[in-house]
Amino acid sequence: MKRVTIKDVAIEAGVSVTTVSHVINETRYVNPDTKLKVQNALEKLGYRPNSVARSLRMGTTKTIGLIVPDASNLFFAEVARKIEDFGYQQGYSVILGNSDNDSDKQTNYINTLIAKQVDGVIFISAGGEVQDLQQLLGNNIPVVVADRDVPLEMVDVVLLDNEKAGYDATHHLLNLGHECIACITGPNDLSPSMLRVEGYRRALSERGIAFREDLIKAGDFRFKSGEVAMRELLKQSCRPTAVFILNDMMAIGAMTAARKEGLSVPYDLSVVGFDDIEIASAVIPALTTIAQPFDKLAESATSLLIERMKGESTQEKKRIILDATLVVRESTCQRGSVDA
Amino acid sequence: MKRVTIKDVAIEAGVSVTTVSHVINETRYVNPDTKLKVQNALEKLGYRPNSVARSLRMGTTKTIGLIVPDASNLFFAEVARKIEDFGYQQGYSVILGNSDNDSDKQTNYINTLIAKQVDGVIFISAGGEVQDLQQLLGNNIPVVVADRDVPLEMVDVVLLDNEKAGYDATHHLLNLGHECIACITGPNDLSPSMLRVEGYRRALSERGIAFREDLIKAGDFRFKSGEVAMRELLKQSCRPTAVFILNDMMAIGAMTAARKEGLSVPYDLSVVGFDDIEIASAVIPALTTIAQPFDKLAESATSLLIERMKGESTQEKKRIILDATLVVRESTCQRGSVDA
DNA sequence: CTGAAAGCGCTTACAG
DNA sequence: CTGAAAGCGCTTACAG
Repeated sequence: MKRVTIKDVAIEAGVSVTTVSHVINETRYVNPDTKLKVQNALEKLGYRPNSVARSLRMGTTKTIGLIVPDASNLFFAEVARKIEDFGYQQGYSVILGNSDNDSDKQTNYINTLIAKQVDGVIFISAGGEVQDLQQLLGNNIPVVVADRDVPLEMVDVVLLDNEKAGYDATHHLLNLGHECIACITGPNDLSPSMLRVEGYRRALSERGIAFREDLIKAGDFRFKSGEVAMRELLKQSCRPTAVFILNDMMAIGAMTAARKEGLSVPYDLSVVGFDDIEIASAVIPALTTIAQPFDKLAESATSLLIERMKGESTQEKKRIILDATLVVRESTCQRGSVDA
Repeated sequence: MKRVTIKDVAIEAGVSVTTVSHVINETRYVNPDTKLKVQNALEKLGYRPNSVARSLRMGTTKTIGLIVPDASNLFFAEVARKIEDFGYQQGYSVILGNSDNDSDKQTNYINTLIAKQVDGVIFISAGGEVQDLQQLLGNNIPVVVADRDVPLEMVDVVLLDNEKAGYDATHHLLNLGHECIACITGPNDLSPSMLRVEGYRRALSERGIAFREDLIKAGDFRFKSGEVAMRELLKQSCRPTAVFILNDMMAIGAMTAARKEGLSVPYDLSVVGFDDIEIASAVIPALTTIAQPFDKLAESATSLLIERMKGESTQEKKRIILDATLVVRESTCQRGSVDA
């Protein structure tokens, strides 16, 4: 059972491969009778195009590479899924790679993507390594960096306004009368984490509240680390009355820890999360959080990349900064409120 | 800045492309001096292999297609991620497609995968459609069906023993003295859901407990639907004292609903979930659940597929059935127990 | 020990 | 209105 090629179709239809190609792609006028013959042959033989051959010839694969740190993290899963969606709508397939926050693995993936001649790459950094991006750029492969900034000028980026989001979250807590506000961060080398903390500091300093190192604990964006960090915070002599946590998974972990210590959220402890993953609204108490515009992030990144791949856009690089929005639910309340 | 090809390297090194190809792939002996010249040229020009050309020539793309219903569902995200992992270890890239439980989209993806000449496909069905698989098979592309069974004989499958898992979950509840046990299912046309319910029925009937239609509610595996289903169940005249819920997300939703109704889990209501996603152990009370062997599922599917792609295995199709294990935590207790 | 050449399955500039 | 042929970048059977 050999593959049927355009040549087989040509023979069957009694025309040239040129003509077959043109009727398949509707790329030049073909006499209706001839066309019909070709279509019948196509049908009869069950012809299937071979994109590999097409790609080799055309120099384009209609494929984009997507590198994420870990697609089993709900945030990235959601983003990856949307990117896949938008790409699909535009006729692109996506090759997915999990870098596992491991820069060797990331380098490997990039090399594979270059070898496979992807038309473009959407890149969520595993941190540090900029050479990988330069490899891509050096091979004329457009790149859009999403979510995590990289120290590289000549690349398009789509980011959240993390500083502002951190400020907003903290501001909300300050407005509720809290003064001793802790913060559970992500890994310190990631730009989103750093910037959210900067926003937190700005909000505090605006109110003349001193920044306290002992109220900051770093997690790794996973559930467990939120639990652990919270437990440590609750050991402090001066217990915080509120905590800003840089993603929802850790926030849920932190709420669990608080409850285990006999604290009631929000009455003893107000909690603000980050991301607004589906479960945030469902947990008890429903989580006050900063909603990330997943869709917009994915869509902006994808359409920006597609623009670049088409070579339509100008030379200068774009920085798209998206806004997050505070969603107030039940996990925060006025300091000193009492359970009804 | 033109791409550098094997030909450029050959000229630079003063040898034939044949030789260059052989040193790159280490596929025949080359005189050390010649080899060195080639390696230097490779280095100097910054040669990068072009897999597309290689694929066309070799008839293999080192790429596998993965179709999942929805990669933003934590279960599939986890499985997809592991498959990607194992594939990577074996030198395969994965093209990911979300079928969205939409059979048209699924068909589209399959067509793309065929056109892109993937070496194999791992397929988690969006339900119903078998023609898609036949297309694949008809094009000599090996397929492994995972998680959800399909009504097709001649294909490899890797499944969970869902009937037994359903039985075990229910049996656990029966042993705790429960008799009025509800069940929140997934969509009725999915084999895992159906089979788990069958196990549930078998356990009941073994104890001589009649199956009651009104204790069964269908959800869609999402958080929200668990909440809704639970609310409905609690309206029943005879309230269930226990409920078996076919995935953890719905179980968490159901616990939320129960708590909103003023019920305490597990004292008023025992809950058993399914999947054992990370958050199951973290929720309060920690969820008793059926742990799926994600890793094994992904690994079995991937290695079975790789076997097939290598043409190593025999003609006869394999059915791999994996065991799930009950993990008892805090959401279930003896019927009639009272909070300490 | 090495090379010339065919061929994988397409698209497309050129010619008529 | 249509076709012959080159060429995309590789691998490899064949020959020496």
